[in-house]
This record gives sequence, structure tokens and C-alpha cells, in this order.
Amino acid sequence: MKNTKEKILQKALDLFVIKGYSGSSIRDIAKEVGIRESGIYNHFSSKQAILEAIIEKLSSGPVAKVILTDDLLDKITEPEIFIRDFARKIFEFWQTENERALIKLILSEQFHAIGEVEISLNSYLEEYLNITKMIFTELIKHKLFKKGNAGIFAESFIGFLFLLRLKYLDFPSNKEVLKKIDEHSKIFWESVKK
Amino acid sequence: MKNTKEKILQKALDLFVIKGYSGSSIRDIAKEVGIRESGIYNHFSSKQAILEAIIEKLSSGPVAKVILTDDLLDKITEPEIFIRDFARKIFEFWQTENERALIKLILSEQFHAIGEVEISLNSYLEEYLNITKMIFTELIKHKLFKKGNAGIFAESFIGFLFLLRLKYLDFPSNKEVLKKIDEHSKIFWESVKK
DNA sequence: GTCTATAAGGAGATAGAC
DNA sequence: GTCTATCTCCTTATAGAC
Repeated sequence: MKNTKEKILQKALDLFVIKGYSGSSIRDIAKEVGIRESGIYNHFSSKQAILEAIIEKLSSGPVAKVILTDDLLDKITEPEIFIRDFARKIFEFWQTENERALIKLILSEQFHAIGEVEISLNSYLEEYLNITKMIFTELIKHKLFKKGNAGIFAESFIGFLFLLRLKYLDFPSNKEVLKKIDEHSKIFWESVKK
Repeated sequence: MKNTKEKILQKALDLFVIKGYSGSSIRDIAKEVGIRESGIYNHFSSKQAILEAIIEKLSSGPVAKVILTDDLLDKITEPEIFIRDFARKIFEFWQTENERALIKLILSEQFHAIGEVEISLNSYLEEYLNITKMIFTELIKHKLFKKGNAGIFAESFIGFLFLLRLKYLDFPSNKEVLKKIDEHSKIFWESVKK
């Protein structure tokens, strides 16, 4: 087999999302991969170790690096354009297969204590809120936004975006969603412009 | 026992939220209730039947009746006050024990097919979005809001509110959250006022 | 309505052959 | 690295006594 370890992680993730962590057995995973239960233990020491490896793999590092690209930051002097493209960029990232699966896994398992594995929607959202707050703080400082609480602005902004993410979790990206993101960005702009 | 059936539902809900539906066994539930596994089957025909009864019990009927009280609707001619109190009222409702448990259950189990039981976050949110859209349509019609897409306005409004709900799901209501709701309502008002 | 006893199968995990 | 075989415990669910 080319890479059984990777295949285990992939099939396990699929199962965890569809049936939940507790609802998926080592036997299920092995069946999907095409090996026996005992074969799994050549790659992972336990079911929990598989979950840990999945979380590790999906938590791909600092989000800011992916979202805050140079060409996006270049637009920051035109804040109306900037926040529209910023919203698009975040949503586009959330739209990737990896990220959709991660969000589903977090939503499903956040309240369930699974050994020492910590799965927190708050931590996930906090990262986006912090990036957004940081940027909005700058925009306020440079008088491109009106004076106000950057943290609250960030929550309003991420709020509608995440609601859309939740609403369309099971549907592929389409024009309708993109149009909504633009409309929301415009409404948001109305409330923060000078 | 006073009402074993009720106690089963209560303890099962607690367990489903903490350990998930698949992660909770009939044995766990019976233990919490203080009877044997087989005793459960005098009240429910299966584990799934318990879940169905819980969903049935928690889905307490039309939300509009609870949220849209007369004293709230009286304020509709002062839209800035109205949306603040509307936001407070929704959040206050979400803050009840029942509703917090329901939201956690929906978040946890929405992706997992459990027999014929349908658990959908979209349906849950749609109810709030529809009520809000309906009200905002009226406000636009009576020129208390500026012209615009009432559906998009509703998503912006419910968006930040639900983000706050997610952020504070594990904490009791406090002044900080209430202050945030008021601030968000104010920002939202800035974007929809004429 | 709750109990004991038990069925029948699924769970996670290990030993040792190949 | 995968297999067969097996262990031990847990799972849902039922039968029948009290």
C-alpha cells in the first residue's frame, strides 16, 4: 500500500465526521482502509492516537499567514474593498476540504472529553477574532474606520461570516454565498465607516 | 420513584451532551437514574427512542410566541430600542438551561445520522432568521429601517448574536455579555438606520 | 416497575505466524 | 506490515421472577 498511515487518517476523519468519534470503531476504520483491525495498531497505538494525529494534521499552523497575504494587505487603504476581500478570503479558506472537516469535527466533539485531547470551538474562533481585531485596530488608528471598540467590530464581522459558514456547511461554494458575503461586507462597512 | 421517565430523559440528556449520543450507554443512563439497564426498557423501547423523546421535549414549539411578546412589540416604533431589546430577549431565551442543552445537542449530533432522527442546526437557525426577517421587513416598509434586503439584515443581526452564544455556551450569563449585546445592537443599528 | 439472568454481538487491544 | 486468533470487557436488548 502506498501510504496506509495517511489512508487511515483520511478514512478515520471521514468516519468521525459522519458517525462521530465514539460512533466509529477501529473495525469500521480498518474496513474502509481495506485492512484488519490489528493492522491499524502497526501505525497507531490506539483509537485516541488516531484522533490526535488528525487534529494535529488539520491544525495546519498560523491562519494569519494564509489569510493575510500581501496582495490583500495592499488594499488596506481602501477599507471598503479590503473588508470585502478579507471576508471572501476567510470564507474561501473555510471552504477547503480540510477546513470544512475540521469545523465539523470541532462542532461535533467540542463538548466531549476524549482523554487529553482538547477540541475547542472557542479557540478556533478566537484565532480569527484576534486577527480581525488586530486589523480593525489599525484601521481605526489610521482613521479609516470610525472610533470604536475593535473587538466588538471584529465579533460583528466574524459573526455573520461564521453564520454563513454554518448555514452552508453541507453545500459547495456557489454564487449565492459569494453574493451574500459581499452584501454583508457592505452592511458592515456602513456601520464602521467614518 | 416520583417520575422515573422524566428522570431518564434528564439524565440521558446530561450524558448525551457530555459524552455524545454514541458515547453514552443505556448502562450509563440507568446508573445515573439509579436503576438497572433493563428497567429503562419499561419506559422506552430503545436508546434511540430516548433521544427522540428528548428532542421532542426540548423543541418546545413556536419560538416567536416566546420572543415576540406584546411589551417588546410595543417598542417597535423606536427601532434602536427595539433591536436592543429584541437581541436581549433572544439571548435570554438561549440562556435557559433547556435551550443551552438543545443547542449543544444539535451542534454535537447534527452530522450524525441516528436512525430517522433529524437534527439540524440549519432548521434551528432558520426559525430565528425567519422571525427576524419578518420583523425587519416591516421596519423597512414603515421606513424605520433604510431600504435593503431584510434577509441579509437578519443574517447580520443573528450572526453576531449566535457567535456570542457559541462563545459563552459554557459560561453563565454575566454583565460582560449583556454589554456586548448592547454594543452589537448599536453597531447594527448604525448600519440599518435611515 | 424493577429486579436477575442471559443472550448475541461489538468494542479496544494484544500475541505470534508469515 | 498485514494476517489469524483470541482476550476481556462493554453493548443493546429480552425473558421471566417478584
